[in-house]
Amino acid sequence: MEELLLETISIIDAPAHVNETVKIGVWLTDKRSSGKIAFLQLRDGTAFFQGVVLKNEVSETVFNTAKRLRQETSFWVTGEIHEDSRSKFGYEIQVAEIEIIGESEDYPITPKDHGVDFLMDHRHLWLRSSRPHAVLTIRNEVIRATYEFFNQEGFTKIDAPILTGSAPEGTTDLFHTEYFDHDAYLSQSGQLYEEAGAMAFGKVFSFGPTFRAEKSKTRRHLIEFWMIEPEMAFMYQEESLAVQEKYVAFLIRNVIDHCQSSLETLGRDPKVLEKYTKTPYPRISYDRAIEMLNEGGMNITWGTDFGSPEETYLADQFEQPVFILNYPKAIKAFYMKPHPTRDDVVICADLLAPEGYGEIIGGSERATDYNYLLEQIKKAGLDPAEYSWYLDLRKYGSVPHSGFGLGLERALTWITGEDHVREAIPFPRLLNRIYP
RNA sequence: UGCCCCGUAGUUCAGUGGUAGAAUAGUUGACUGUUAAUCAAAGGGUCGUAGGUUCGAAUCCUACCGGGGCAGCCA
Repeated sequence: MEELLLETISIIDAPAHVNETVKIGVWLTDKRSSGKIAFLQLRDGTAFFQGVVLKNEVSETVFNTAKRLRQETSFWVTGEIHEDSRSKFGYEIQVAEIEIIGESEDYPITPKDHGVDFLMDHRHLWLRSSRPHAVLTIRNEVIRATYEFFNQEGFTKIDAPILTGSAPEGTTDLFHTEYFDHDAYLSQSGQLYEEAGAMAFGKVFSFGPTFRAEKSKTRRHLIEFWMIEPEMAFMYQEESLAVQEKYVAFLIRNVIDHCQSSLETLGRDPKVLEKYTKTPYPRISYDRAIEMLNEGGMNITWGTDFGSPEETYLADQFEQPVFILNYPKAIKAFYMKPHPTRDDVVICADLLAPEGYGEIIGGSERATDYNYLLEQIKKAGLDPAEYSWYLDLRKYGSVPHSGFGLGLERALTWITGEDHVREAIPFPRLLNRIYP
């Protein structure tokens, strides 16, 4: 009779079931026991809390089973939920019954220190640990908030292809593959396709994986990463910057509001993030940035691109993310709109995250003139025939339009306060890692 | 790709020319509120691989393999 009343719940919902007897499917993360009491550290994917087994309250079989449980054994636990300030979660379950589902022997990730390589070799198991779980919970919130934001702003999601026949930007290394009897490449950007989308739907965005075969081995690089690329017709640079800062602030706001426990697990102070919800973000020109760097003793000449030390120095001068506007034409992509009164710069902006996390957004107003664009394509050493469809966008009703790309993992690394982008994706693809 | 650093017990590391070590995990036992629990016991090794120097190499040299950090490139 009582069996029928038993409700199966998730740990996260425990506060709503205080003093009720419930059943939860769990894994054991850790265990401490003495002669007459055992503490079982439990997780079920939604949260972590502990079960208390009192020898006097349960059968000898249950108590012995509890003492015999090993790390990552899965089982059904039945018991009464209690509020208890001695427990970190604030609630715990007083165990009455344990029903083992799957045994676990010699689980490799112990509660002690491990190196990065070892943990990455066991990434498929490491995901169960509290820190990766917290980062990926925030990743999910950022993805959710991204869809909410662009939906409420009137954007249409237009998916860009992953297999392409040519190099969109032509500069960086691409992954080569075969497309029947033709060459094909994995996408390194969906932007050009989004421009076509913007001419059909007005405001569009893509959100998908991106591949760069660069031999980069730094904390800011992944071989495979996810990018959000909005593109907006009838939009000039200033309005695009307003969308960008509104979007980034929206992401931060939602993470603060919906991911408190994950932020706490990571030791990321919400008060620090709170500063990034205030807009507008400061804007400085590339020219001014060069001046600031030289005033700071960095000795950099106009025309060079910023490296990581320069980006960090500039970002450190501000309390919020900062836009760097209008870079030299020579160091930027062919499709950017030339400045109306200066021949040496283009209408673009990079958004630098604070705290040394570097560039998280790159964006620009796009070139609209057919002949200018054709010339730029040739100058970049690209084959105009490959870009014929892209040039068509300037041939049939060209309009001013702007867009940008946000690197999901870079933004997440910053938001979560992690020190490497590999932490911000479930299964990172790195220079020397494609397993697991 | 360049520069720097690291490969020793399941894991994290010490040992820098003379018998292979610690902590922790796992195992066994004790303990009624533990939070990296504590206490006790026994077990656990092709010192990354190959070659060289030496009476003797984990230790010195060379090459290779694997990894980390930084830089370039980029999001």
